[in-house]
Amino acid sequence: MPGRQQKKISTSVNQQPLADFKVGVDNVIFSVDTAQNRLLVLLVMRQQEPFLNHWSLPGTLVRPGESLEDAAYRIMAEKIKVNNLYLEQLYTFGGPNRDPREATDSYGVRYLSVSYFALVRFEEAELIADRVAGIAWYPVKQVPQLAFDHNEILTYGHRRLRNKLEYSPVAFEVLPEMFTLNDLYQLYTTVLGDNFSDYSNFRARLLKLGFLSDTGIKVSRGAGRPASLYKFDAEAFAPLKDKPLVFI
Amino acid sequence: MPGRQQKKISTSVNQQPLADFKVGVDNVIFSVDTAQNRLLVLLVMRQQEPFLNHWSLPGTLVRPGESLEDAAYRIMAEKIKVNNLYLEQLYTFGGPNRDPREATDSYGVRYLSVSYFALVRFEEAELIADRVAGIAWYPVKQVPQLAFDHNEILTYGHRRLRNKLEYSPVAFEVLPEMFTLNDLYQLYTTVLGDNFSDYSNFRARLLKLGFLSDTGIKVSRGAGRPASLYKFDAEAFAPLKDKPLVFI
DNA sequence: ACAAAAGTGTTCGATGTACACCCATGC
DNA sequence: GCATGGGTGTACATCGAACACTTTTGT
Repeated sequence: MPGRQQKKISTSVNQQPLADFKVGVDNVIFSVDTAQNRLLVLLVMRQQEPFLNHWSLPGTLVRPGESLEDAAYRIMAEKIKVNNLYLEQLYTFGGPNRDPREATDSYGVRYLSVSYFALVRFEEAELIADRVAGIAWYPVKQVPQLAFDHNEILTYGHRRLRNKLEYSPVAFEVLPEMFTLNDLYQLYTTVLGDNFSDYSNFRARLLKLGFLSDTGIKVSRGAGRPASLYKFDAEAFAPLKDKPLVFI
Repeated sequence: MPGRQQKKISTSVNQQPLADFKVGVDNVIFSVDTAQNRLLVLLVMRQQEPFLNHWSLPGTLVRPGESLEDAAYRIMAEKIKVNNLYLEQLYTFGGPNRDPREATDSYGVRYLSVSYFALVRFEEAELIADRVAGIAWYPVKQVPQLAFDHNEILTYGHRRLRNKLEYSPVAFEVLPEMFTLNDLYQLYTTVLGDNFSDYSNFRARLLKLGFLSDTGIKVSRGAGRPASLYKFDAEAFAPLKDKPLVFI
């Protein structure tokens, strides 16, 4: 019986060959320019075919021995210098014919993209320019037509960012260690749109959650009363982890 | 300048060859046995190496011309017959050395798993038994050690299921067309644990949302007052789509 | 003095929670 | 009649939305 089964399986395998894949990782890297209240995404100009001279998400093909997440971090390291970032896997796009190389390459090769989503601090992010104008922050509202299915990936990443902000403390991974409540509010406003909540309600809700500690240090920014600098208290947050939290 | 750049790129590509991948799809298929209040997951006994005779999630390698989602549906079709189901992509596991074949196969081949998460109706799901005892529903609380990293995938899928139930109407994709509010409550209780909400509050909240319509038909199940059968009204739900909804 | 930014408080309606209670059926 | 499951109602605390108001600074 087991022998007969073996045979049947190998027969069907022969009839239906497996596809060979190249696996790419594409990053949707967001940052928030709080000075200008803009949500930005990092784009690179492609230097090779296909889609030569088209803007695209920064990506790379995975190397032997390299995990997907390692590849995602490698892209980051090649394009920007940051200290703080948040990174998580987004989605895997793998339909046939999503990459024009599939048609021209040797028979049956497929290109699959595992996308990652990252949030970095704009003020500290330093772009590593390969060459002039090869890499740039684009306001998400003004991104041009991108290579491959990257517009779709970006849309997906944008939705994920909005959701993440609402129920997890990603914002603090991207703010400086000490920040004013207004810094935090601006970040939320920029990402979620400025009609998501009143400032004073936002403020009251966040403070009641109890994981923001007032350092007592005041900073003055132009006119107006100086603001307190707050810190994210990871220990106080720990018990709230995994619980449905609403920040909005 | 561009020429010099081209050269530099192709050099680094030669130094760092790309990995070749086989891409598999593994499904975490849940169903809820409302009669016994158990959450079940579908497992299959592996018929080949590696992990011969170990339980695993039903999976397959992707074929040429087949999309990832197509492959996920193909697994379903090979293992069970269902009319209603909910299916979505879960996560992609792709670290090196997650599959023992990587060590023995020709140099550099990697195995990557794109996992999908499915929910089917237990009462109508009909298992297609390859052979005796080759496929079975396991209570998620009693799953044995699985092949590969499938226990990890299952854990991930279980968490996704709980989240989905809370803020999206997946339950209705898996209930019969007409159901009592108690059927619905039992489903939630089984998946989320029975301390998630009081029945009468659950009931009131769901009805207030306005997308459950009372058919007027009554069913009696043993002793007690007969219950009304309700239908999910997709049109009434449409405006609520994409909005943060809480069912718990 | 006045504008600007930070921070506090108050009102009111909506929502969540924990119950107690009524209703219709089988046995 | 009474246990059983279905279904309704209520009381109370909490929460969110809107907005008025006070405090502290720069100019």
